[in-house]
Order: sequence, then structure tokens, then C-alpha cells
Amino acid sequence: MDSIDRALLAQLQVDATQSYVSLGQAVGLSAGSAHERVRKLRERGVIRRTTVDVDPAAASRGVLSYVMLQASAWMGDPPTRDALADIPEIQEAHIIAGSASLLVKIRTSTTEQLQAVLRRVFAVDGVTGTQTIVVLETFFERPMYLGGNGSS
Amino acid sequence: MDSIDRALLAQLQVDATQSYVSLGQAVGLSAGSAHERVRKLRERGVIRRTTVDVDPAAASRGVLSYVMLQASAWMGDPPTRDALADIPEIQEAHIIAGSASLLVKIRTSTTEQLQAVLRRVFAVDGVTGTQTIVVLETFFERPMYLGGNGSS
DNA sequence: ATTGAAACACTCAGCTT
DNA sequence: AAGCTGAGTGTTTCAAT
Repeated sequence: MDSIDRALLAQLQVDATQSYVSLGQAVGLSAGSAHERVRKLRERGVIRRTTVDVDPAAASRGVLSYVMLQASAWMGDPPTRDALADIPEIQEAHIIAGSASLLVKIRTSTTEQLQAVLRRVFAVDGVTGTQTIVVLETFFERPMYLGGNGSS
Repeated sequence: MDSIDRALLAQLQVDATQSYVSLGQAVGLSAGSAHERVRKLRERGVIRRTTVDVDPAAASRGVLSYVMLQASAWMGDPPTRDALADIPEIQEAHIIAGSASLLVKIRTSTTEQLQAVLRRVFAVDGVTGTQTIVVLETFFERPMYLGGNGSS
């Protein structure tokens, strides 16, 4: 992971459809070398996948909320994980430090559907309470920053 | 936006590198027709961009936190937006309903660097308080669910 | 890391349903 | 309007340097 790899990642974050010729130009490498580096980044799992960023509103997922879950016991185990993963509207699930135990990110089409999802969340073993944060407007959502310090 | 478009989006979310031949096979269309539909999805902004999913740990961004900001005044305006956007470690910023005013997602390499970012956040005009949630472990982060109901 | 060549995929125009 | 087909172009991919 040197500065060229980071530059390649930054380029791909912005546009993963560009050719290896333009990728190479952007980082000062031939197309073949750029290709080889990207191949290795994929192989090593630094690049997890190439994906498409879908507009939530266009996909009828205009309601975004974050829900903090209180738990009666330790919930950092596979059964909890799987129970949450079974709820498709949950996009992220994290174990957190602080007064709650878990934080989940939920996207639904309406607040009615959010309510239905919350009902399912409440039914997950160990969940004793929820605190819901509804997003009114998203300022921005962007790729992870790769600049600044980088080791290895 | 019919069921074929949704199937195409679901396919691309999982793997945006696949050929239009395989995309077409997955949804029962020729490569040319699949291509034409994807082109229109991009044109209409349903597909915002094709990007690469980078492993945060590999990119020295292993510390994930969510910070809720209390505000002394309305912060839903461009100056606030821009001030937050100027902090590269902030990956998302949302206006929220509830006791706080804003929610931001921050990725840093260390908790020390998180502290430095929080100092910058506190310096943003109108911010009167912060509540930080540090993620201990991420269960999962996955693409937005596109199934279920879909209109238009 | 580069080069060059072969294989492959994308792209577009014209045609059909 | 939407899908199919086929030819031409550009890109990926790989072996040799």
C-alpha cells in the first residue's frame, strides 16, 4: 500500500468505469501496470467489490433512519447478527460503545414501513429498547477519505 | 423503473464489473438491451456512480464513529454544509429530527485522530455540543435493499 | 514496469417486434 | 418504444522483455 495504490483507490472511488489507460495516466503508470496493481488490490481484499451507487429516492428508499438499540445482554454474537441481517431494510449494523449497545442504519420507503421494521427489530432476542433518529435531509454521502497519513 | 431495472440494479450492486452479456442473462435480456437500460439508469441519475468498496482497515481508517451535534441555531444551510464538507474524515452528514441537530459519520485511523477531528467539528459555527458514538465492531455494511415494494 | 498482440467487451447503427 | 443483431472500435488481459 504505497501512495500509488492510494491514488488508484481514490480514482476508482470516483469512477470505477474508467479505462486502465486513464487510470495509469492519473497515477503515472502504464495501463498494464495499473491493471496489475488493481488486480492485486482486489486479490488482497483492499478492494472488496466494484459496485454501483443507487439514488435512494429513485429506488423508493427515501426515508433514512439510525436506530440505537438497548440490550439486556451481550449481543455481539452471530445469532444477533443473523437476526438483524434477516431484516433487509437494515443496511448497516454496528456494536457500539456508549449507553446503547447496537446502532443500525435503516432505509425504508415511508415512515409506515419504518414502523414495521422497528417492530421486527424489537422482536430480536435481547433488545429491550430503541431510540430512533430520523434523517430529514442528507447533506452529503461520499467515499471514504484516503489521503493524509497512511502506513505500511 | 420496472422489475427489470430493479433486477439490473441489484446485479450491479453486487458486481459492477460483470459484462452486459451476463447482466442480460441475469434479467432475461440481450446484452444490447441490458446496456441500453443501464445507460438510461445512469442518465436519469438512478445510478449515481460506479465505485469501489474499500476495506477501511486496509486504508488505515479502522476507527468508525458517529457524532451527534447540538446546535444553537438552524444549521441546515450551505455554510454549515460546506464547513463540514471541508473536514475530509467526515463521510456522511445529515440533518436529523430529535434532540440533536446533525449526525455525522467519521472515519479515522486512530482515536487520537478522531479527537483532532472532533476539535475541528466543535469549531464549526453554531455547534454547541457533541455526543460521540464509537463503533467497536461492524456486523455488516451492505448495499441498499431494492426488493419489496417499488412504484412508478 | 513496460510493451505488444490476441481475446474480449462495449457501443452503435439498422432492423424487427 | 423497446428489444435484437451484427459489425467496428476500444479495452482488458497476458506473455515476453
